[in-house]
Amino acid sequence: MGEGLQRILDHLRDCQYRLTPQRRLIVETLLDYSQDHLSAEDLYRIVKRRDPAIGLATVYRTLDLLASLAVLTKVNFGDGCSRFELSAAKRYHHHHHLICEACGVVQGFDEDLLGGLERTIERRTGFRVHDHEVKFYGICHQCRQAAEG
Amino acid sequence: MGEGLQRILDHLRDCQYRLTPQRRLIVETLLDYSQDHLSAEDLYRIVKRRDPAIGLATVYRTLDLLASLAVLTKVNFGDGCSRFELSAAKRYHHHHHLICEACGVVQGFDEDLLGGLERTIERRTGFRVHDHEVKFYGICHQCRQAAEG
DNA sequence: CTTATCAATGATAATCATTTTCATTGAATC
DNA sequence: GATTCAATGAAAATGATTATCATTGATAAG
Ligand SMILES: [Mn+2]
Ligand SMILES: [Mn+2]
Ligand SMILES: [Zn+2]
Ligand SMILES: [Zn+2]
Repeated sequence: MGEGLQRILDHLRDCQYRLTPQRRLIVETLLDYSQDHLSAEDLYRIVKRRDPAIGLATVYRTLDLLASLAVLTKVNFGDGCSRFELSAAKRYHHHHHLICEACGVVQGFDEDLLGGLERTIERRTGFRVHDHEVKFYGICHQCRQAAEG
Repeated sequence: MGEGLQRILDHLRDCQYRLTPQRRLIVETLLDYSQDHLSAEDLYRIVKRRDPAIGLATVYRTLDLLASLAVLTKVNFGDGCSRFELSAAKRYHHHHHLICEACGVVQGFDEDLLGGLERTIERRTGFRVHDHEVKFYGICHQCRQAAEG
């Protein structure tokens, strides 16, 4: 439990940032909700239950800070706000997102399988790929079954 | 020249939308700037030169309309506003975007080469893929050369 | 354990992209 | 040419995010 938490808090301290209770609470909550894609507002609502005095601005600032440290990744699903998720370990690229056009559910897909494409891009264009962000739009398994077939 | 323009205007009329001079001007301009990724504000500024009376709300409304008809695709490069580009023909998926982390340039990459990955996703998760949105982050050819090589 | 420092916080106001409202205009139809 | 109602432009409203600023408190020195 303290595993990932400790690593992140250490990272903050190593970068000279202060370990405030608000930051600790926010990081703990992000780990608790590591399967979700929380917006600042989502996170604020959750975190407020444990610290009713916390400010929305602090949530925004902390999310920005963690994203700047690459602890978090900011993602945009086109619903009018930024969402955040824990980043993959340094040597992995970010997982893909499968977005159901029927029910809106977002699921992750872990294998990236893009090495070949990235090498092709580099060969043909000279563009050196560092990372990618991939979204697939379609119909999830549940919705396909619900639609009979 | 009237080629793509006429097809889009016909599409509007077929869907019972009125062919106003504002819509015609906006579509013409989008075709003129088909290599770019214009924001509503960008487009407004350009279009205002030919019709100083045009309103920003009309630009927003027309972009929404064209996106709802799949004439345009809305893309988000994380710079605080939505951007638009002409959609690929119906049977093609959208092209990929290569985004340079050094100079910010966005270039397209046309072959999608994701058929295999999409089949793998469908096989393993039951998710039926209709389309994708793919961004690669890295360093463009120019910037790599500028950085010595 | 104090004390001093200055980063961090919370409340609030400000920004900025986008949307809504509403009176007026004009494209399409007959 | 007259009718109708979708489309427009100006302006206000909205909503996410950011900036401001007085106050607080984490951290490090004494
Ligand atoms: Mn995810
Ligand atoms: Mn493009
Ligand atoms: Zn679904
Ligand atoms: Zn570059």
